[in-house]
Amino acid sequence: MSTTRMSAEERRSAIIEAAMGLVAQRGFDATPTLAIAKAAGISHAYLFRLFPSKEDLGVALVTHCNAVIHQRFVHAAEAAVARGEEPGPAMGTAYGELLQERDIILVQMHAHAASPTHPEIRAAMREAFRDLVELVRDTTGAAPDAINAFFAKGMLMNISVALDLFAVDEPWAHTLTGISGADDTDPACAVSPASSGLVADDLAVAGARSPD
Amino acid sequence: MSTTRMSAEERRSAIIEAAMGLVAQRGFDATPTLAIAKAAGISHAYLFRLFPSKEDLGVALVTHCNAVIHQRFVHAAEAAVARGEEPGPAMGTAYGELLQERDIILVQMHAHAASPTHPEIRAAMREAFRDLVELVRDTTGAAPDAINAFFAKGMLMNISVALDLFAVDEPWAHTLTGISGADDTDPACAVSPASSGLVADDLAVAGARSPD
DNA sequence: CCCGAAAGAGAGTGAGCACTCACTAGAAAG
DNA sequence: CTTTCTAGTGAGTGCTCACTCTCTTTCGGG
Repeated sequence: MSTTRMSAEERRSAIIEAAMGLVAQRGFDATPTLAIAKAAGISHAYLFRLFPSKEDLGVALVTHCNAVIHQRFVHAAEAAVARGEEPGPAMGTAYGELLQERDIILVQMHAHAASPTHPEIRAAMREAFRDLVELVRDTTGAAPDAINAFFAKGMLMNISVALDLFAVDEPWAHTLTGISGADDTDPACAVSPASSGLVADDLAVAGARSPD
Repeated sequence: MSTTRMSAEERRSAIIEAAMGLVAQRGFDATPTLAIAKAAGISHAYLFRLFPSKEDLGVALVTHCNAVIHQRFVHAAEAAVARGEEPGPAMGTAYGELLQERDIILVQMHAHAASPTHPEIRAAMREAFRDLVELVRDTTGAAPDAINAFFAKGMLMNISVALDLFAVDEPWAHTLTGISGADDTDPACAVSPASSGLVADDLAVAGARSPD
């Protein structure tokens, strides 16, 4: 009957894990801490012992989110290099796969939108972008234009996830998701984001451009 | 002393105008209707006569937002054609200018993030994207890839606005905003979004590709 | 000049919010 | 066994929220 006892740090991780789903759905400001506590299986009071304020929880949340993304990129790049392949496309594919974890993408988008009002969240998001851009630049040696296009496509993919454009079988939606116009060939056209590995193309081309 | 009397329709517009700034800052779910009523200079009660529920207001808000963007694009394209120029770059420039109206951009971003939970908002955003993509396609005749890149860059610009990356004078930030690396040439480097008309380049090139 | 319709407001109401206080349970060191 | 430290909670507190009931003011038409 009693909840399994955990260390404070373990419990904090569990809370963040539980909060991800809720905040992804409703946004940070609109998600009640009571709901987060319930989802994490602890009392409301204890939540505030582990995170003294709601804002603290929010910062921990986006920090976790950013860490996951960064780690996936690093891992994808390292694995590609180990296989003797180029890291650029591998990171593109990694992001394509990341798109299927809606919670991470949506929390990220909420964090972007919340940045003007929450300076600490904005700072965290800036750091995340800096680390990611520098990671991509240093591992691929791609030119700024190519990196810009890479991230731009990533952001458009985020929006495609939020609006679930992959479920819309119309030309304009295909244009935005980057799915090649195979209109009538395949009736079951609900294409998954990972299959449209377009995100990688820019770096695949550009990575070769300035190998330094 | 008494508020000027308006027709219901005028008042609705005034409310939307007033709500834009607040919702842009705090997000829709986190913005109290009381604050909106106060900003609009009317009683809280009357707000709910004009918009029966908060969700109704939200839909009206994003609809207005989308209408403004669409109208700017149409106007820019028409003006360019009238001048004998290509409409693609003109629409790119128009979006660059739009970026300076932070409220519109931020409300749009909040709407994207809110889409999974608010089906009516999602529907409105999908419509907006459809209209915009088809407008760009029909006026420029650009290929899907180019249109995709155009919108992708636009979405990245949105995020640059939200995180205010234009105020960050570091290489990674320049890479994302699309500002050419003029690192040490100009010390006053706070470049405005409109000046980086990169958004247009894709369509400028692509518009010529399939003139049809 | 009157009357009906529409604009607009004062004063609530119950529900839900972030956050707190005083407390208990269990491990583990002395 | 006792002390002590940390995990964990039930029951609030004061405040804010979306929404409502009822009422007054102003305008245009006959």
